[in-house]
Amino acid sequence: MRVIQALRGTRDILPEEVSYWQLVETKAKEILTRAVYQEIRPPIFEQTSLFERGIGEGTDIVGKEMYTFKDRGDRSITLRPEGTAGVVRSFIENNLYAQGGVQRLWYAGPMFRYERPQAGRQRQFHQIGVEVLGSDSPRADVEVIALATDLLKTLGLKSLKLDLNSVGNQKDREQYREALVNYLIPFHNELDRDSQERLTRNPLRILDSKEAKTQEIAQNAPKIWDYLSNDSKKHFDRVQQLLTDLGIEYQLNHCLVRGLDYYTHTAFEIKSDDLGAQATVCGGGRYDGLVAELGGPETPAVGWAIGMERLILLLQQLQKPPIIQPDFYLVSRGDKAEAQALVIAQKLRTAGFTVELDLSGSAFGKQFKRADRSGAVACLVLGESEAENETVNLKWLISGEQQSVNQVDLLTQINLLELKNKIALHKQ
RNA sequence: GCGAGCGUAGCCAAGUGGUUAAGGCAGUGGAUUGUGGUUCCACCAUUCGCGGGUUCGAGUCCCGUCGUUCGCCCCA
Repeated sequence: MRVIQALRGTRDILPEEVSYWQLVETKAKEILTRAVYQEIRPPIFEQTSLFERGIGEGTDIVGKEMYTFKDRGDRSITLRPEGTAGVVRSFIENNLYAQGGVQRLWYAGPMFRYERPQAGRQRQFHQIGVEVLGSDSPRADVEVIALATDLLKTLGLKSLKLDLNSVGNQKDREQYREALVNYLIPFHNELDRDSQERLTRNPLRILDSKEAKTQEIAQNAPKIWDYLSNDSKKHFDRVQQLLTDLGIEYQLNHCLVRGLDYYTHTAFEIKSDDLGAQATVCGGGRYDGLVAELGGPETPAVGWAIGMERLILLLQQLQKPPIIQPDFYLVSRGDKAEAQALVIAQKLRTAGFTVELDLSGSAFGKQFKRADRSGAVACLVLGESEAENETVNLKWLISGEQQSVNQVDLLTQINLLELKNKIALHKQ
């Protein structure tokens, strides 16, 4: 029979890897909660028009990467390709702005884009993201950047680089776009083919082309910084100054252009050299126009998203996964003993111990071999004689030392404390 | 959507046209019918992703197909 495989671009996150995911999720939640960010869980699919309007019709995400289909009611549905649009929709629909002040939100979960998979890129991938809605202060930009760097640093990741840019407001960008096109037109024939096409469609994207020749041309292109309005410039300067005050290193990159239409002012990416072609671990920026664009009140906002798969690739290069090693491994043989072992396992677990029960019923020798491999601190042995006497043989696997313990005594408070201390000692 | 590489056991693999497809890890059973970490022995692919072709003969060469990896585009 033909085995059914996971679809292209999807994969199983197996137990060994899940421990990394849990580590990231735990740390992220800790750090974000300390900054009083609250979790929000919007749906995984939405009306297609949300993304068309929110992300921008001209973007590649909307143009060729969305998982869009008709449901049984003939509605056009799209699996979310990113998190911000859904959060903003929810913010508007639930009148979260009516609570006044600033909303600090975070989310985590799967996103979907129909692309060819490669290193650090899947069709179903996962992001953790934050959105701060309702503040136009540069301090909000810096707060979210600091949270991202804090999380990455806490996880032990080094040699990450923060790239920073400002794409100004709508007007700044229009003027800059014109200047850029004027600069590029004489070079038309020297540009790579993709960039030639982008000259009319999306000229800003030419700036971060990977073609060597195009890059060379881009390096000397007019910089957007010279086209920023006074307010935009002030915002950008303030962000830089605050980052410096916080001791967060960054480099200005006038070629950094983010792909989604909704970005304004601050744009940033955190990159790693250890990821192959898909180097960006975290991308984000300010999007002051999006809430209004989606029908809400004028609301400035800033946020980022971290690519979980990419982050975990880096983490795996750095450290071995934490493995669960049981406190006790329960070896038993014979109907009566096996029944008692089950009860003891249950009680020890209730008391807070980690207990692995051998289910094989095979020879003691085999069970001990498995006990050893499990990494358990101690073995509890129940055979026929123990079952008869209602005792259990406690064997410390490091020293080999054994003692017979009454089954009832094993579960009294005093002995439990003693056991916990001993186990703590053995684990050191 | 485009380009390149790769598909041999649960995993890592040798094999580059000639009888029965190395080896290692893991697994199972035994030496050891109630005591582990070492060791030793045995077992573990009627078949090399799938389909077709060339050939006396194909895991090996050719075509197609599917999968996968890396890259382009794009993005987290």
